[in-house]
Amino acid sequence: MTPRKHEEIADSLTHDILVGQYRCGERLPSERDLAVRFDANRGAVREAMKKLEQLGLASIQPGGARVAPLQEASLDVIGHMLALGEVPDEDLVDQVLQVLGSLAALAAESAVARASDAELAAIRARVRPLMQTQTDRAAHAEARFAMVAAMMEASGNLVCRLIARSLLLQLAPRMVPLEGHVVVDFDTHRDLARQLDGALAERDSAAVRAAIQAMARLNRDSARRAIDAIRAPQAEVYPQ
Amino acid sequence: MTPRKHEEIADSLTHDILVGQYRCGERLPSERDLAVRFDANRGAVREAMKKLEQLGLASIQPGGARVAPLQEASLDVIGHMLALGEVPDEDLVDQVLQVLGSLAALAAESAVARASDAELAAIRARVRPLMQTQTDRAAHAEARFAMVAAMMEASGNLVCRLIARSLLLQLAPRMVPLEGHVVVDFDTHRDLARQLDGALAERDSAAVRAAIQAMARLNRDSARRAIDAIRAPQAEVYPQ
DNA sequence: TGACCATTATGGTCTGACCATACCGGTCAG
DNA sequence: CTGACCGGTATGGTCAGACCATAATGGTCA
Repeated sequence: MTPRKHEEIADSLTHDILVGQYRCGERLPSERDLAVRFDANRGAVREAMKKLEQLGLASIQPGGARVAPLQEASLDVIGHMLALGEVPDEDLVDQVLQVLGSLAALAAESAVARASDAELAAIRARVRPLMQTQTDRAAHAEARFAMVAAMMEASGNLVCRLIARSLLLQLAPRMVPLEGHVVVDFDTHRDLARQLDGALAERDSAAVRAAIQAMARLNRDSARRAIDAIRAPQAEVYPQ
Repeated sequence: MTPRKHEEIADSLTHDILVGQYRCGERLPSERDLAVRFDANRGAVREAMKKLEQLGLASIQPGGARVAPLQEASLDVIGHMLALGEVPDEDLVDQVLQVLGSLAALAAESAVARASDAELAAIRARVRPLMQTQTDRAAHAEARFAMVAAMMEASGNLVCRLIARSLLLQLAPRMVPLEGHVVVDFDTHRDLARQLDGALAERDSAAVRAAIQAMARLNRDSARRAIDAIRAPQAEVYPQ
């Protein structure tokens, strides 16, 4: 037996809450009852409940734990929501990518405003690989990530970095199974990279934002198409 | 004695880490040592360490817990960082307000794109109070908050809402002591609100973004001036 | 000097108990 | 019959102590 009993319990309860097994405001079973149901000691159940409260999915109070409204949850629930199905929900993925795009644009603007010439040159060095025609999806994605990471760092905005990191850590593992279905428009990316490079060179804040947001838009469309593509064959298994 | 021993321990350790008492990568004392130092049960220390790991400030592994780099922390550390001094760090506050502004702009754009006419009317109803000349800071702040909340809700972007909520919950309590020093430019806010209302009426995404970002800019400047104002007298205590 | 291994220390888990309090029932006065 | 009151019970919160698997440590030996 794996010693992660509390993880099993927490995952089970998290799943039940997210799929609506327990309604918002409803009372969860007592720790002792859950201990019996999961054949675990109360300490394990307690750790699981702590995890639920940390996720903001439940509020524990003397007298009983209750399911909290999803809008009051922690940002970390996104990862669990993305993991609900074999394929992540495309609307939720789109929301995450929208936010990441906005934060990247913000970071880029801040970087343009704050960065020294040397730092700006370092960022442009991360843009350069994207300015050339590529064909390797993985390498291209890696280059894009490195570019955004460099701008986030140069922005000096810790809040921005923490959010972006958290979202990426939650999103990345759910996008892995989609890799085979992602189609990247290398040419458009290349053109945007060149626009971005020029905008960085001139410290043109508006142009930088425009280029970053256009890139984010590409990513969003690409992700949505990939999810559609992986969903379609599954639907065709039962055509009637 | 209050039964929140683990909170006391967690707060103490969090403070020590954030002020650099323990360097990044350094090993924290063992749970048993900390239990002796804080005159507490090991379970209490353990809960505190769990909290530290949840905050991303420490990584607990068999063999010992180590201080994690701040860039890998959870978004929730922002609240603790803001609480380090009597007056929150103005650069960090500015970063939070920058991100909140970006998210508000994103939410507004999404709302304009998605909302039904009725929903849009509901948002404009929240803008209306800001279009009239006001003098009550608290009421004005409340109206601004309600407007942003309405747009966040209409955006349908859960990720955006969760982040904004988390940041506001962490920032709000630290801004309370500054309230007396905040000077709000009611007239400019009124003009921007009118621009925003017109942009919403025409579903002009770019104009909506511009108005929201201008409002966010006002908020940032206002917060920075308030912090400067509350810091200045403190500095003058020792003029030499 | 270096690799190997036994000792030690550490986090992870489990058991059981006690406490303060919220919840729920019956009881009794009005 | 209705209401407030009060006790029992269940719940979460905490504490204490023990055992286990494993990483860190230091000595030993080739």
